[in-house]
Amino acid sequence: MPATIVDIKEKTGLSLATISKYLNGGNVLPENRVKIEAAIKELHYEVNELARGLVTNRTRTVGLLVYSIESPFSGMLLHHVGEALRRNGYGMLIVDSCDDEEVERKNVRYLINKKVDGIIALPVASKGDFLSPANNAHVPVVLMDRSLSDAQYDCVRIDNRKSTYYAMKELISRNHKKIAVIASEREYTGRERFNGFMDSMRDAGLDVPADYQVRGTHSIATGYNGMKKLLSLKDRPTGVFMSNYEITLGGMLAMNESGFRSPDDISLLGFDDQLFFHVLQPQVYMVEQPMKAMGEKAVELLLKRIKGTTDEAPMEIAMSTRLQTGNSIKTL
Amino acid sequence: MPATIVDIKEKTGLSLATISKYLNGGNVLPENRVKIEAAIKELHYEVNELARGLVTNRTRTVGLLVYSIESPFSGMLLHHVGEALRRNGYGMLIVDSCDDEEVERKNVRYLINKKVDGIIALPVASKGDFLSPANNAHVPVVLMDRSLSDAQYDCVRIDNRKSTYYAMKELISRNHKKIAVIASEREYTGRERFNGFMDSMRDAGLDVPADYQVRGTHSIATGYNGMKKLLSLKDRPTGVFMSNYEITLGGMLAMNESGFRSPDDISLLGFDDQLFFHVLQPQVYMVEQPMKAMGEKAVELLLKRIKGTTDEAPMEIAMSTRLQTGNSIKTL
DNA sequence: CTGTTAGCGCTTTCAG
DNA sequence: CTGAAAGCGCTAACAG
Repeated sequence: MPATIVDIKEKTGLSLATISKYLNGGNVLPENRVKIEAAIKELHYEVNELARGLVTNRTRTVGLLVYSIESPFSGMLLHHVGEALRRNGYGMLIVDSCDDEEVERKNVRYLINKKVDGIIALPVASKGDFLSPANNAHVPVVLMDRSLSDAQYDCVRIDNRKSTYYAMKELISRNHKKIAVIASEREYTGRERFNGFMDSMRDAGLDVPADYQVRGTHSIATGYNGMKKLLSLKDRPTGVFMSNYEITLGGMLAMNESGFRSPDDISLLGFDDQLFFHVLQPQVYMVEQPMKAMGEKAVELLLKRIKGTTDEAPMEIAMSTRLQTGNSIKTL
Repeated sequence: MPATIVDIKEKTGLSLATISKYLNGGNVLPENRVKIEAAIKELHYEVNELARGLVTNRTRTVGLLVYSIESPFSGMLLHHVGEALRRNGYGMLIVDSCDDEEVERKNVRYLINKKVDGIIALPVASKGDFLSPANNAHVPVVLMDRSLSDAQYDCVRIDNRKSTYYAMKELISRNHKKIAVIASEREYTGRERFNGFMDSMRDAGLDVPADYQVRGTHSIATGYNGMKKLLSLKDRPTGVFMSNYEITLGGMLAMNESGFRSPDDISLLGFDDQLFFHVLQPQVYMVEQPMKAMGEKAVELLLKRIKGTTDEAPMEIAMSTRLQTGNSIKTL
């Protein structure tokens, strides 16, 4: 059995209150402080956060609900979120939804039952009802990367539609007319980026035939199959926009296998810059998200809600992106 | 305030014991079951795992101590570990050590204070003293990927030395004589792979001059700088072994920048296959680890320790790897 | 600054 | 099968 505060009490002859006070950074007579510290060391005492949390009703732990921990994109975000939380004295409880809405539902309950002080969510689902246990328990939620169509939470993300719109200018201004898109239609970001794509084409007066619009899930498979399909069209596009990391990866895979080369045969524009892509030849033009800033902002917003230092209405913060240039786009 | 078991008691007129029994899957009269379920739904009752853990002394939560959550390698491992735990009714509390031993120390205490039932560790440090809080608290630990030089824990990993040795045959049998290595020397895996490399060279009667031995940290920078250095040597190696994912990535980056091509100018052998590498031209020969099997095995071992269904001495399980073939090696 | 006491929400004897 | 009561380890009044 691990040592408890009672063991310290017996060892030092002090009262529980004094020891508790010491543990929480209160003022204690120097001689008592010494006694307590000696006892702690000797008994290998460690605070029981379960007991502490039970009485204080705070755990100083934030739940991170992430759609897939396998995704390098979420790994980066988690890293920055974790650092920001740590600086503020908070830990994070990460749960992996494995891209599965059912798992996600369970994970929310799990976090609530664990009494996290708040939740940062990168959701799988597009509708917010899975978060109702958090609402019932009055646990604040901040969304990241993906917004929800029917719910009001703080949300930190990029401006997907606009970012895509501007990035598309790179293709359009270089005289590409036949441009295809491979996008996820399951989550918010995919749909927004698709919309941004369509906006840019419409404003450029360009048509997008149905078989240039490949829609699927947020997955390597979607990118791979989509690109295969596009390359096999009689009337091949001269440019392709790929709407996220996994799809870009899958698209590149298919390109490599097919023997087509970029930018000679086809020009490419991707999303979610990761160092990995810098290894590729050609270097793909990439829309790059401000990961660190997003992580820090999400933490800032959540901590404000937790501490109740704000009663503002939930806000959507749309950060802007940077276009990482490459050599995957040919001027026609 | 969230509803408690006492609210359920008042709503149903039943006693705490009965409700608790229901919550834990015990037998309750059908009519009482109905009453309880109705009350739970109405009050949005959720179990307080803090209180439960305090009395049962079990949290059904396993701590995951990971050297860097940013690393795609750890992301994959976490995914498989998480699935295996979930199948067994356990959750996971992931903490990111950010490749920093001090953070790692704190993280161990954090996990202990949170009363995890066990820990799966992908450590930063090479020595095991940072785990002493776990020992003091009698919390079982299983290591993954990286072993510790001075401690006795179950460990699930690949046979780094042997895997490297065998993979190196691909270069050696194709008549490469001048082979360089870029390896991490900070952690266990890097050192073992370095040793395997040296073994293979020695057994082949090949010399490895000092400037062919690049050692550094487990990082992209090490791979990048290492490759740059190797490519600038007057007497360039014909083959290079890169000892992990990050180093391989960095090495490829430097290759691309330099204008040298593989396999024409230099043959490459890497470590830690990830889908990403399949996008590259050339496809690099890669040592591939059995991620899923490792994750499952680690969970199996840990749960045995937690449940006390074994009193065997700690064991090291070294799994074998597969060489993913590519076209990055030229026959001389 | 220190001590006493009540109680956080739950499980678990032990009776009935 | 159900109920009453004790107690897990800690904090938070409050009194001294």
